[in-house]
Amino acid sequence: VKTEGIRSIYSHQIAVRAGVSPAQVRRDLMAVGYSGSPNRGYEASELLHSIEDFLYDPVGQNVALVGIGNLGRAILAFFSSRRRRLNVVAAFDTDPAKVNQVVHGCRSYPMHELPRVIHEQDIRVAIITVPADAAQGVAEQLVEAGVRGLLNFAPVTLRCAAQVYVEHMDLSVSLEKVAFFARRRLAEGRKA
Amino acid sequence: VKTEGIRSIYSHQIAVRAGVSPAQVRRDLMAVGYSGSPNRGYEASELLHSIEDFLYDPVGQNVALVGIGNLGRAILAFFSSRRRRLNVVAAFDTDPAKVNQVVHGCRSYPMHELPRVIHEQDIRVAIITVPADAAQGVAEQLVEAGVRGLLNFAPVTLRCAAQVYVEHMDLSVSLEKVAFFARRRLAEGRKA
DNA sequence: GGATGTGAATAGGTTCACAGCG
DNA sequence: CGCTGTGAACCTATTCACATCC
Repeated sequence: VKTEGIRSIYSHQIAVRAGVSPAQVRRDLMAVGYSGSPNRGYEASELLHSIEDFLYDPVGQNVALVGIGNLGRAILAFFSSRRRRLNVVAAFDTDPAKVNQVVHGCRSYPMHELPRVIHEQDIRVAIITVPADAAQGVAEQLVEAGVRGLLNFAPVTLRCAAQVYVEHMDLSVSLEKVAFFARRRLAEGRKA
Repeated sequence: VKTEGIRSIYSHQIAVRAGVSPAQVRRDLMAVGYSGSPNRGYEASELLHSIEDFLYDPVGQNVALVGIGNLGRAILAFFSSRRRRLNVVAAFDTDPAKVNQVVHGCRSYPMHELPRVIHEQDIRVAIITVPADAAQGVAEQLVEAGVRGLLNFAPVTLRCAAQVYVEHMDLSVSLEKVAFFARRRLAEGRKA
């Protein structure tokens, strides 16, 4: 989202930028509850404000990360650069060599401090970047400590209580998906 | 997928492992074209074989990665460890200090060699881990060179020809999604 | 005229439910 | 009996189309 001197914007303009249909945009904006005017479209800053009200917690959320490997560190770096409503405020690892330091602006703790830190910082969202065989156990510890949303990078499907929202980001699966559909498009292209 | 001494398996067993419904499993297996027998279920190794035939290119695919930052390196490390059908065989970056070396088992090249390497290695899938403002340009270079599938980690929506399959992995968006639904579940939990 | 908001139609994907078979 | 394969019902999400307003 950018403020490039634009005051008002029409649904079809938003549509091409997001790569979706104008009807889609209008219906989604119905959901957030902001109405534009037919002659001027949507007033940009007010629209943004409405969307933010709809999406975000009034009080910024704290996030934890478990697993300070290559991927974990990359993600910490990614989020440390751009301050946003969601802040990764604590990282955990089993390796004693990796804990009690500051990694990309984020304090790291040993696993046994996880429940205490989660409670103290009121963390309800966590990122899992541990090896596959440790993921389910970590997830259970996090949920036990009060976390209600998980972003899982480990290549296993986590089994959690229904009240926990789990988003699975599997690099292998995604890449295979791309390879699969790319191959398919290539085949279609040939016969068309 | 694991070989833990299991010969045959029923759809509902697959279902709980994958966290989906048994009907879903059966319908998906229809698509790959493998039929189980009612009394024994699916014969594990044959099923795997059929799925692989359906999913994968007979000849292993080569993959390129553009953007050797923190995230790029983490992904290289991730794929170097586990040899699979998809191999990341080339990495690219604009930074002269990062090119012409071997990063996590993957050779790195300067950007201007991209078209040549893509052609020589017959690469049709690429991973984009460059900053947001460079992503669209990189995508165009890749497509121009013959790539037909993109896995994009940059926080921008890429605009590409229809014959190119683009998968967008946006860490920020995913994390916000988790935070949003976690909050929602929490609210539902309270009133229920 | 051109854009919005929205009911109605449509498409896509999931679940139901049952015939058939071992 | 219990499981598979699959037509049919169902539900969600997208798109169409049009009344409405500036």
